[in-house]
Amino acid sequence: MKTQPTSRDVARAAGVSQATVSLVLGDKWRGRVSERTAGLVREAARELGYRPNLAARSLRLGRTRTALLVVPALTNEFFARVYTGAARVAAEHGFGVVLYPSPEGVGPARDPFASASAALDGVIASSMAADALASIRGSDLPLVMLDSDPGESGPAARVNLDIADGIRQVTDHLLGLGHRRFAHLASAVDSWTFQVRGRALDEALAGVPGAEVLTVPAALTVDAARQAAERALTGAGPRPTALICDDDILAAGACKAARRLGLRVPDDVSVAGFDDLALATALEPELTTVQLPAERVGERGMAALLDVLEGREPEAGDLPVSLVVRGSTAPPAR
Amino acid sequence: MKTQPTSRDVARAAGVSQATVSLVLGDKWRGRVSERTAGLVREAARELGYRPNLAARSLRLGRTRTALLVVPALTNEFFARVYTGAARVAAEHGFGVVLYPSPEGVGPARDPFASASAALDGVIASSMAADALASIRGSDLPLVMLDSDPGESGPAARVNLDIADGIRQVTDHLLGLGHRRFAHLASAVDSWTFQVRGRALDEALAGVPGAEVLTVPAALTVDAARQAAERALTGAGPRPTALICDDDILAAGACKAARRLGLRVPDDVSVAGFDDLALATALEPELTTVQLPAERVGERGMAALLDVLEGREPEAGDLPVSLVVRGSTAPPAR
DNA sequence: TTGGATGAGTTTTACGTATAACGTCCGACG
DNA sequence: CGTCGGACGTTATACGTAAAACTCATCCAA
Repeated sequence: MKTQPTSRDVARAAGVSQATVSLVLGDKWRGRVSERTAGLVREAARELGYRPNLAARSLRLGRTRTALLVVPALTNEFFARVYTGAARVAAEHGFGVVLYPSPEGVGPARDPFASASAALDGVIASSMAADALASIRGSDLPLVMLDSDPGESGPAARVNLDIADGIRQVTDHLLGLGHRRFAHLASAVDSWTFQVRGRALDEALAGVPGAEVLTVPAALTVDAARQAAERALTGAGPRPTALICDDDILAAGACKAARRLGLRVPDDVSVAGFDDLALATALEPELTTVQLPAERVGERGMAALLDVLEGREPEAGDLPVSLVVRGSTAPPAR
Repeated sequence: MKTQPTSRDVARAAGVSQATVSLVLGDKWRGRVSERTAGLVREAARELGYRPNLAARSLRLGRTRTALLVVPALTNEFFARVYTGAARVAAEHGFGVVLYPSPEGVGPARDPFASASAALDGVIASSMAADALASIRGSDLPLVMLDSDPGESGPAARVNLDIADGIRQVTDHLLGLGHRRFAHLASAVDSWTFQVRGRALDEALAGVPGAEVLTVPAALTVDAARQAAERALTGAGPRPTALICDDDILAAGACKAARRLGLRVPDDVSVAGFDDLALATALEPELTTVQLPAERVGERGMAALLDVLEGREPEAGDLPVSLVVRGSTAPPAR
């Protein structure tokens, strides 16, 4: 358990002062230190395996190079991918990303900052983690919101997906195949990203003669979705010929429901998802779904936070999404 | 952007010295400070919204209350769950967990510590992330290994699943159904946890008359698994009647392969998975699989690290796993 | 010859916390 | 009456770093 060498140890080894070490290693020695001395310092640092003490640096600078990412659940592949993207960009800039332990994880957690064991420079939050937002707002930390209502004020920056366009693409695809009777398997979570889906669907169907849609909400699990979809497929009135799902997990439940009812996908009922998770190609038939650039969301989120921290203007504009047509959609049975 | 209050601000507000604040808030004031004064301090701290500066604390104490979790990929649900468990236990003890940005994430990353933006008190590492281990070993930080070879030396503690027993359970289940010709859809990743599966399978089949097994390796993606399974099901010799898969993702690929070849699961071929991911119940039929307590692995890992840090003996013994029989296995066609 | 200007460092200080070492006051005991 | 030991605090210091302020030559122009 030999203790880590400090900048003073390096200084001693190189025969200079601690300040010089700091200057050289901090890359701020343009005209202050000679090339030769700088070389000596770097040599000594490598020799000793010097690694700056980050606690000391943070204390001195008042910044921690750490961002908090608030997501509802990492076990949701989408958010795992968001994290991956954010962490990549962060690492490139010497930043770290810590996660807010989601409600499913730890108990009380009213205060994200109590649980964040690190001091923070900024926060990136998904609008799906609404419960944590109030306390974040109070902290006047730079805040980047992911996929959130552009109408709300507060965040320093916003990274949004063009969700409405995704729904438009799905709907056009299904309308093109000849579908008119839809069910909308909606997430029960009341968050902007899902509200938009509902509104966009209504808009896309408005003006299409004979088009109708039955909305069924469900929790974000396969089983809850299956039950909801069974209700939608067995309710009163003519059976919907296409199920538009807010999420691939819901779509998986929808497929299960269809099978259980003896309906074939896509022959008897078409199913469309949202997200393009790994799940989408694991199912048989593979899901027609809207592909979301999850890593890009994380990357843009972290980049926006860095922009805000350094006084730059964050990049604006929604991220595009694209429909991927696979085997779960087909013309309706005639 | 008002700056955070410091312990000195609290002291001023309470009319005491900074040291007293530190004593009271640090809960080490048994006979040193009067009940009344302690109350005043706590009041003032609440009033000002005082929050200790963690950088300063870390610098002073030389410990950071931060652990590094090294996993191959968070997008793998198993590891996302391991993280969740570890983070929960960590939070209960005022610790944080940072993740090693996996190779798929960031580029160079030879050195986990260069990318860890926080100073660390210890490391929890999955044996599946073998590439990162060398540099960790060099750092003489307390190391807890997850699901790793008990023969190897190095780690301060080890948290293992009883993988061999899981394979035994699957195999017994399938033998009981009457299967004799198996294919083993194995992970191409060369890590202890997968090696054990192979060995345990051989052991379980040794001595069973007529039992044979064909091993086919595949990368951990649905598509790679599908291709491998197609080879296994169409190769020379009699077709295997049961596929034992190292992972549910591989099992999903196996199911797809069967469908493509016009084989029904489980009527024509049985498929068994490993992990019990959400995927397992999303598929149709639902997967028979070995349920692994992923969160428990994370919890035990973090608990073991805390034990090591505080000089206690970490809890020993493998975590039990259990077979979940669902619809993807049945007696072989006769 | 004086007086900048420049190059090459060094000395010093502050960041906020935890804690060891040091004061006081007061009641009680010998 | 002295002094001894709690009870209740305070003062002082160290952790390792970054950077502002300072020193000290040397060189060049006026």
